[in-house]
Amino acid sequence: MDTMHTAKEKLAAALRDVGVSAEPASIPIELTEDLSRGDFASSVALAYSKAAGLAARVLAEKLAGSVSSIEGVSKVDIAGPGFLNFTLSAQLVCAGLEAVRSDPDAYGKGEGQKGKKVLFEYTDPNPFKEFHIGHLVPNALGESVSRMYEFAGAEVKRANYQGDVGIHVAKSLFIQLEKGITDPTIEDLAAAYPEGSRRYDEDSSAKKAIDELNKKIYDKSDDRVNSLYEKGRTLSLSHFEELYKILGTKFDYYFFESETGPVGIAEVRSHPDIFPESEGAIIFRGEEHGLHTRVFINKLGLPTYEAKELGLARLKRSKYPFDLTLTVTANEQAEYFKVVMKAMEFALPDLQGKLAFKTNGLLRFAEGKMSSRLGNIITGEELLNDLKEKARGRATDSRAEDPEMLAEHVAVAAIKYQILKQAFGKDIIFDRERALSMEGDSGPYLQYAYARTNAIAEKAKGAGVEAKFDANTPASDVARLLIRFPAITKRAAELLEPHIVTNYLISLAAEFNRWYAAEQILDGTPAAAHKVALTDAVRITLKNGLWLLGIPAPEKM
RNA sequence: GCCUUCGUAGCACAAUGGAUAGUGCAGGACUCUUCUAAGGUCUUGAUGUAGGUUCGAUUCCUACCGAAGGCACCA
Repeated sequence: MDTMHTAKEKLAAALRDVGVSAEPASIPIELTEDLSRGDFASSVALAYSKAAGLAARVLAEKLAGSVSSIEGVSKVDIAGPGFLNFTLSAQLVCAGLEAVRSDPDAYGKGEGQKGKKVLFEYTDPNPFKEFHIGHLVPNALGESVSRMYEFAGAEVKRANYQGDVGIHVAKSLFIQLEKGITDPTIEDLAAAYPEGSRRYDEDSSAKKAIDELNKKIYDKSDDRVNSLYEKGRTLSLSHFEELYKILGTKFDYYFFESETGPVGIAEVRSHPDIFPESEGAIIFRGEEHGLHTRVFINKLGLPTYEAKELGLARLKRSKYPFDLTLTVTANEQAEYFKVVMKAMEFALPDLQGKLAFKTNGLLRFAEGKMSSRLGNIITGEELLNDLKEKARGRATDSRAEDPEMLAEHVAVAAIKYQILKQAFGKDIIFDRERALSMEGDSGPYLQYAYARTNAIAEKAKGAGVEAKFDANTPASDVARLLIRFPAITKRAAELLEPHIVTNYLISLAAEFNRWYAAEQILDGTPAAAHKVALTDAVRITLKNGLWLLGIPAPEKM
């Protein structure tokens, strides 16, 4: 907000008058947690009281005088040990509200990342394995940060990197071959991998056969294997695509380990100085950099995950000349990624500073970690269907024109909200009952508030009430929260933290619901025009905010 | 053993070094002849332990206790 910037400059100048030099940028000013204290606050008097040789409250008194006449600030209070609390004028708040409605689609957009080319990589399920609920986490987070960057002015591309080769494929094909399957169905695939994985662990002859099959997959030497492989791969990928559609993700690029492997091997072999040989494998010695050693090419000459990651970086670069590529990957890969990133700094110096990763937590039940290897999995599809069914039951008296679609939208909101309400890397303790209950702090709560604003807008239209802000109406807490949205989206994008948006939206929706419960909006008086306009501003902000989270915003519920 | 991350009410999460540590569930008391009750009002309840830095520490530092992840050919 410009007002906050002006306040910083005035405070810095006032500090100079008492013999303290401070840059405007270093003046602490923050949005208040509690609106009863004002719109923003500064602890500047506490921070500089020692330097000024004055008691904090005395310094606060002196500084308050210098900022009391800022345009748009209606009052400055001194509170507690010496905080300066700023309250914005109704006129300024009203001007902020006008901005919401003058260009609804743009409200909350910024230019913080303007012109940057960014490639986000997330979701990364493996063909031949299930898309389990754990994949929903990076998908929800990755999609949201992609949208936040788009909102901040960046040119964003989305990428999905999938393991279409590797031992998991061999485990699946081994079972399919054993069963004589020639045209696998989704069900066949779902059953084959867990079974193959079990056999691999329990049966040494099966393990041997699977390892050999794995080599055949890489060198494509067996036609029957090739055919089954192609069919399974295609089937898996098209199945994933159905989910992405429901989840609201559209990828620009797909990368596969079958492509990154060869590129990675070539890259690794061309840098023998960086990647020496040891015990038959090609490695990177991370100890020299405070990390640990990782194998890039194993003794069979096959690329490991690490070499493939190197190849992936090259391929990404050739597809899209990014300024930054950010990979969303699981927490348990954080240590590997540090090593891979360090190795890339040496092997791919042109990409230095352009590679980043962020790790997400697990979606777990009370019983413990989900594992598709153990077979006790819940797929993303199953979870969505469960939530959908529950949502259908909830929707008594629904006004939705397409109840089936609404149930799906509510299901997506329920699961995504659970993921996006907390900080990026944290595990999501998935309580099925809680997610299913959809009460209170939830995605459906946000959707419901949004639907309500639409209902009011429609009713106002029917009643012939024209929405119009009145600058003389005292600024309500709803209005004061509304004008914070651009500051919220900016911060969320800078920190790559969707939960900042989530928490803001839930407080906005709660404040709106409180206001709605206390106020008759269409009250038949001239004041209705302002209230309808305010409701409309809430509608726009919730809509844009939900979009940032990748949560669908149904017009009617 | 070493490295990384994390310990906030009964549960799940917030708090860019600031004020009385917020929110939702769950528990207790209310609230639909009113624009959508998937709503609203009131209420009980927390910073793992011990030090340190600071005007001020959930936040930074040290130690301890506890949890998760990683430490050579899986991803």
